[in-house]
Amino acid sequence: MSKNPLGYQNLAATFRARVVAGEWRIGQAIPSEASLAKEFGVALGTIRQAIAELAEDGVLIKRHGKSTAVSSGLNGQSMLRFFRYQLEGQKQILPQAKVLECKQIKPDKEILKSTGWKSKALLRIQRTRLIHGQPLLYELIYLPLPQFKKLARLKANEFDDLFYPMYARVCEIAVIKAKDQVSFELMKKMDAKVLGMKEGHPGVRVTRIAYDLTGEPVEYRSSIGDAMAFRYFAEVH
Amino acid sequence: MSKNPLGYQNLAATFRARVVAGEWRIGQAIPSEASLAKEFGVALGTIRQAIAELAEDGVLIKRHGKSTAVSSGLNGQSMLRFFRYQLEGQKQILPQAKVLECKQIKPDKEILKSTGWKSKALLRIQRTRLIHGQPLLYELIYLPLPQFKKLARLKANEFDDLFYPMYARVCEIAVIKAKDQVSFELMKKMDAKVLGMKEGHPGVRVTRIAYDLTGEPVEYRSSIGDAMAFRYFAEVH
DNA sequence: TAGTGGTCTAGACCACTTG
DNA sequence: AAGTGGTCTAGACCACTAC
Repeated sequence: MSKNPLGYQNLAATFRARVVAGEWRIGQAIPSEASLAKEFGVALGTIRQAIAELAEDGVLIKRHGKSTAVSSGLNGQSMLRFFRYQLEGQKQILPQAKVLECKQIKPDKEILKSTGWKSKALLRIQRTRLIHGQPLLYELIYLPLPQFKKLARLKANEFDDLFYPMYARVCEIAVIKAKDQVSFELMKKMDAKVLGMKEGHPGVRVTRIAYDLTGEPVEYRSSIGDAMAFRYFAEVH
Repeated sequence: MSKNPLGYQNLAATFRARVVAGEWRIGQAIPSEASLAKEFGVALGTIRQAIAELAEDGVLIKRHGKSTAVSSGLNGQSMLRFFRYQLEGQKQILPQAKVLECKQIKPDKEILKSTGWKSKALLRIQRTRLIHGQPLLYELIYLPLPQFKKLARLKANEFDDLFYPMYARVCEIAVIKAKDQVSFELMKKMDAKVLGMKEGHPGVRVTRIAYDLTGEPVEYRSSIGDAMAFRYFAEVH
């Protein structure tokens, strides 16, 4: 009945491993605290402490009265909220997305370096993000293969507007954390063309690396938009 | 012996109130968990849960083997880390600061609105942040009076390089959280002059509101620097 | 060695969600 | 009503820091 690892931190590691192994599937309930306490031969409080740690991390979601579940990841429109346009109207404006291209490419050295991926091939998705039909962001999204191979089959119009929930649904990969890097640059011809601006217009680039439940980087994203319309909010602790 | 509020959340609120009231001073140890349990007539675990909540918030700092203390606040060079220059050398470069002016001013409507301050007067400090003697950031820092009146007496060369620890030391105000807003603009004549650049050069502005232990805004800061040298890092959860 | 916080137990009862 | 997580108790023992 009882397993090796004692201590709530070891238990947390064990639980994390179950998530990684797919033994506990994303979006689904894990066993009750009482049954886990029995399984591992420890007190309820110890199980609760282990679960609390993973909940803090965003790996597990606790739901009072129901069950504790494995997170399906972020789902907010986490990129476009940084543009001023977003705030104007009273109503929630639904941002759209339009995939321009999705193709398999050879791995880019710079990307491999910053993500640590070992992939022999990447999927590169080019898309724009629009509000009221006007393109505001031009994005290049890189995904490692073979993890995301199911997306390679999709036609341009078959992609969801929100990618992270789509990753969860189609590829069983939950993005729960991301690191953004904001910098400024002058738009290149291609950027300007897609966004309907002049070459050399001030642009803001957000380079994002997104992480899954296991802490592994699973997406590299580079987005550019009009610097004049940009606003980024962040909290410092 | 026992006080009204039961439940760890009420206890946490009570403890927070003690910090606000100055009954528990910043940087100093609070009573041991055991003695608090006795004082409030609850179990140790309940006290621990209350303390954990405040520790999570950054209000209290737990120190295994020693005591739990009230936080003295952030102390990192939280603004200049966003510039590329910072990263070049192997050694830690010590950024400097130079106060240009410190004067009492009438409250600015925009600032009162975004902070909710009721102050009849503000302290405005103008300063630059430099590395290797070169000014990289031009900052305007607004502080509410009378809370910060002790700073009004200081001469320009008497200010510390790091303001947050100085607030804690001189005014007993601990900054534990801040919200930044990053945006892009073209430098005005004054900005450019201070930074040794041409008017109209691309600039990045970081507007920050900093909060103390009680969650009240205690500082409004507006910083501008060279957009081309700027990099902002943030984590998304 | 004394005092602090950290971990753990084995219960009890409460609050929320669902059938 | 049954099952889940949330709160609380009254202990025990461990691990770290200081003197």
